[in-house]
Amino acid sequence: MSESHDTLPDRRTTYHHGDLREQLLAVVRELVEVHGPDGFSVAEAARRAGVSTAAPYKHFKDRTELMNALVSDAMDRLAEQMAQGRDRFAVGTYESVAGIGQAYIDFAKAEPGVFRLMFSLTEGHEEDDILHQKGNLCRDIVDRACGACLGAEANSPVSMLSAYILWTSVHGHAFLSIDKKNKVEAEDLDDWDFLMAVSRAVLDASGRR
Amino acid sequence: MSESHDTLPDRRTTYHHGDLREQLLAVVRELVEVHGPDGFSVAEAARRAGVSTAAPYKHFKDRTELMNALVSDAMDRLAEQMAQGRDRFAVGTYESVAGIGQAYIDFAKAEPGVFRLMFSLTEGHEEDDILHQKGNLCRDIVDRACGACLGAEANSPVSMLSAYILWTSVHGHAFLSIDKKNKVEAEDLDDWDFLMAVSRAVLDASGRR
DNA sequence: TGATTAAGTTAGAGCCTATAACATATGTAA
DNA sequence: TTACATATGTTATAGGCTCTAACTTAATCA
Repeated sequence: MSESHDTLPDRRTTYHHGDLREQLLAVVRELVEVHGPDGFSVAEAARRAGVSTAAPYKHFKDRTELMNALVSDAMDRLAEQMAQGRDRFAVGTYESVAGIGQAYIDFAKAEPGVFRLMFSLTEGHEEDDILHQKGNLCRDIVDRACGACLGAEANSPVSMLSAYILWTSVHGHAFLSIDKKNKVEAEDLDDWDFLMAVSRAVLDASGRR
Repeated sequence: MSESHDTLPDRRTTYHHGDLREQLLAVVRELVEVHGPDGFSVAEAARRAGVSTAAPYKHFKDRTELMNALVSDAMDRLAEQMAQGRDRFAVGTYESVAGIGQAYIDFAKAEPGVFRLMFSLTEGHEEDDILHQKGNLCRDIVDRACGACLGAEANSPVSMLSAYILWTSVHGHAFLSIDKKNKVEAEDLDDWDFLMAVSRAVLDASGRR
């Protein structure tokens, strides 16, 4: 078994790899998780994929473009998991909001390297538009869930503010969790307890009854 | 004027620089702000300080140690500014809590590169203990302010939870702000409005009257 | 089949990190 | 004051990385 998508592939017998682009992404994903968001090199990825160090440049213009592709893919998965987290509960409940947050946090914990990478892209402004777009897609999921909770249109100021506070809070929690800056809390404070507490606090303050 | 602490120093006439360590930190701080958290090199910093590319290694074991020194210094400044932000208002008020947050956000916006760097250190576990310690110092400021607000001891579970939610929220807001992931909000939502809203929501939910 | 293009290869320029070996100040102790 | 030890510079260099150029092999399609 194993021919593509493997980290340490069988020695290639064909001249052409067949699936190099995807395999590079998989390898880099792994490197990023093991060595941190900047702990990969194009050269190392190529080596692990069993090709020359120049080969990746046939698929990605430069290191940044490779990174962006990885992040873009991750955004898609994150959005999908957020939607799934929401759908585990009835529309308009605190739980549906907390469920989105749980998916967000789960993602961050499952792929901390990639997660960090997603929020550390300041250069490479080419694909940035696409990334922003995908980021906004995630935001929309939160906005709409809050709107449903508050019985307001998703775009009403009050639900936008709620959504933003929730978003920042969950984002902050996710980041601090993987940074282990919350060592104390990690033992004491369950994610779900945190999420329900913050969901209740914010949504109640925004007028939920 | 200008002999040390300058980015483009006068051509040195003495063999010894006299203040290289500090000047390297200043130069790197600038590079990080201009080119992002990883947009500096030891070599470039040395060049700008007017010394050979090997000179920095007399002051810092490696690139990571230089970075850590920069972050350590930044932590000190952040803690001080948070305390100042708190002291602009009476003890136990919403405003004193929001003031801490404002200082946090101001710092992030004033030095986004350094701020990002502070939360992207996963390797280099040597100085990490010191950094963690300094991070906890910041946390304590928030904890105590929340405790004062709630009339509880700073370490009571309820005030710890409030403090944590506030912390995550403000941290998240700061990060999203500098990532410009909140383009929409940046125009619509004033930092102070955000801070007061979240302070009220969280502290009221924790039993403040 | 033959031409075009996609996807590999090797070679190498130029940058970076980090170390070694050497040079020059500075400070301390006799 | 002199002499040694130490701190802080220097040059030179090894080895890694990014990315390009020029070339080669395979796949496609007219």
